[in-house]
Amino acid sequence: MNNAQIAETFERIAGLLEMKGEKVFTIRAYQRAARTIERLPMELDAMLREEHDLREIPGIGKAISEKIAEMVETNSLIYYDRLKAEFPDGILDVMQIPGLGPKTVRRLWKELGVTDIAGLQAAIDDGSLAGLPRLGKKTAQNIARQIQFQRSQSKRMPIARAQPICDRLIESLREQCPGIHQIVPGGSLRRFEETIGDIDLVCTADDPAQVLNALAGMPNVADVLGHGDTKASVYLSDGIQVDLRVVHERHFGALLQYFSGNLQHNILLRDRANALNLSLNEYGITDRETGVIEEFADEEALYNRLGLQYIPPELRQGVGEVKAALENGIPRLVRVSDIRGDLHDHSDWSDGRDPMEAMVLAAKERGLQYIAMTDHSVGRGIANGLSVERLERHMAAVRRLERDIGGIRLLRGTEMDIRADATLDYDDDVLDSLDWVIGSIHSGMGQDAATMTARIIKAMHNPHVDVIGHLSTRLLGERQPIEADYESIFRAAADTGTALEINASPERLDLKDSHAFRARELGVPLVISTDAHTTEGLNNTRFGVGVARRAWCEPHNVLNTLPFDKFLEYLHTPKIERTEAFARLART
DNA sequence: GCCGTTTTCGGCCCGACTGTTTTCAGTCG
Repeated sequence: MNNAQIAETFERIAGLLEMKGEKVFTIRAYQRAARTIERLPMELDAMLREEHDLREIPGIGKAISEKIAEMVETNSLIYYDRLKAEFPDGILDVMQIPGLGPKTVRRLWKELGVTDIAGLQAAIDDGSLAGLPRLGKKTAQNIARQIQFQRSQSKRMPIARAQPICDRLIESLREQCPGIHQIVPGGSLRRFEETIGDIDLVCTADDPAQVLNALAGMPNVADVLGHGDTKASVYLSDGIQVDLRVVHERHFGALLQYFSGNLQHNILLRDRANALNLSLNEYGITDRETGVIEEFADEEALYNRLGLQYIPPELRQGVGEVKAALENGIPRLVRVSDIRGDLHDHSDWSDGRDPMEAMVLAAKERGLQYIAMTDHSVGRGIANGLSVERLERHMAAVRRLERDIGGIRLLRGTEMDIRADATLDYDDDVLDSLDWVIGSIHSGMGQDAATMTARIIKAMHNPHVDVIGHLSTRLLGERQPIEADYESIFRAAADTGTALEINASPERLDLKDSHAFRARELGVPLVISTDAHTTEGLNNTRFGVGVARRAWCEPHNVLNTLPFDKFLEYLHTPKIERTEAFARLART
């Protein structure tokens, strides 16, 4: 079983235990373990093979580590099977409906025989749900509404889709409410998660009610879920939930912190407050002895008051950042302004939209020192891939442009297919004439893990393949990642001196955060590239930087933060020595 | 179920909102 499946099992166990009425702390322990395992940078079965003690992972103790071992060994879990047998099959689906929690679902099951969504709908339709004590007509209506929404709603959306929606929302609220002081996104958007469940907005204003009313009254609001004195929740017509919280200016720091989460991070922070005999909430920090409330206009002061370094939102995942902040161990994360070059770019020579010249000028305009023109190799017939003859003309064109435009260095590159049989799309002598070679998987994505792993590692052993592009080949919400032994691939990357790309294209974000984290730990040089197919595509660097920041990357972990002369020095180093060379170059 | 520079037992984040209630339980984030 892989980490995702193990996490899913613990999540389901937690749900079933909730319905059983188990102690809330037991439930929370399973939920916490599930979240932790989801974000683990290394596969649990690999960790067990290498005899790691899983109990060193925060939130995993004796009972849960034993269950993990059982799942890895036997592909099943007796405890879970027994638990599952106590409940009807569809019951967890019923609990997924917003507004329905374990208590209510259990009652519906025991008292009305509701065991799935269809049964739930029937109980609403025949009025039996509304007839139960402490439930009523309004509750029945709300549940019916939620069932409808769940049917029409796509689940989490890629961050690149949420971002512009959020920007427009903020703009519109500002226009309507001049009394707004600050309004910024919180939640998963601010943490730069790859997908966003809902949009959280944090606001300070003279007249909170005005802002809340403005949101509730927007023309694209399909439904108001809640509307109180300080917060409102709505569904937009495209199925996205928006939560808005408005408080007084002096609470802004505490509120923004609270609303940026994630849940586990906030719990750890409040634990920390407790240890200092303080209490933390979204209004400030209360001294438990005196009852005096300290308020914070910005987040940094709040973290400092708890004896912690400021923790950037991308790191707030509840996986060791609070401990690190306590020990002054929060890294100086890489920023967009650290990126000196873009090493994966297409033009209309292959499947890009814009001419090479436009791409280079756009890169120069954005202040980049260098850019690699990496049009597709011949195997990508559908993408107008370059034959060897066209590649030669392509290289000459790159040379010419570099001379004509000036002020920016160009690399003669390729994004070359690693074919399904693990051979490469150009011969070695062709590759030898190029400055920068990306090896990418574009076909045979359904291969089994062993075949795929061997295929990628074989490409890494070629002395001319500088980097592997979009390793997992996933498309967010559209295409699953390839099956592979990622741990072995990361180690092979470090051993062979092959860099790994963080593809910043918003539909990819590949490597993903936890993979980038693990690759960084192993010293693999990481490259943040846009894979731009248009001049506007060059603006996507920030999405790749977001992934790198979530992976705790500092500038010296990212190859294309190097100035051009050092980057050339890297390229001139024999591949096998590059991992070490990079560590040296990046720190001097 | 996990965890410990005050603990191996006794704690475990905290407040807003809703609906159905006359004071609060359930759910959510």
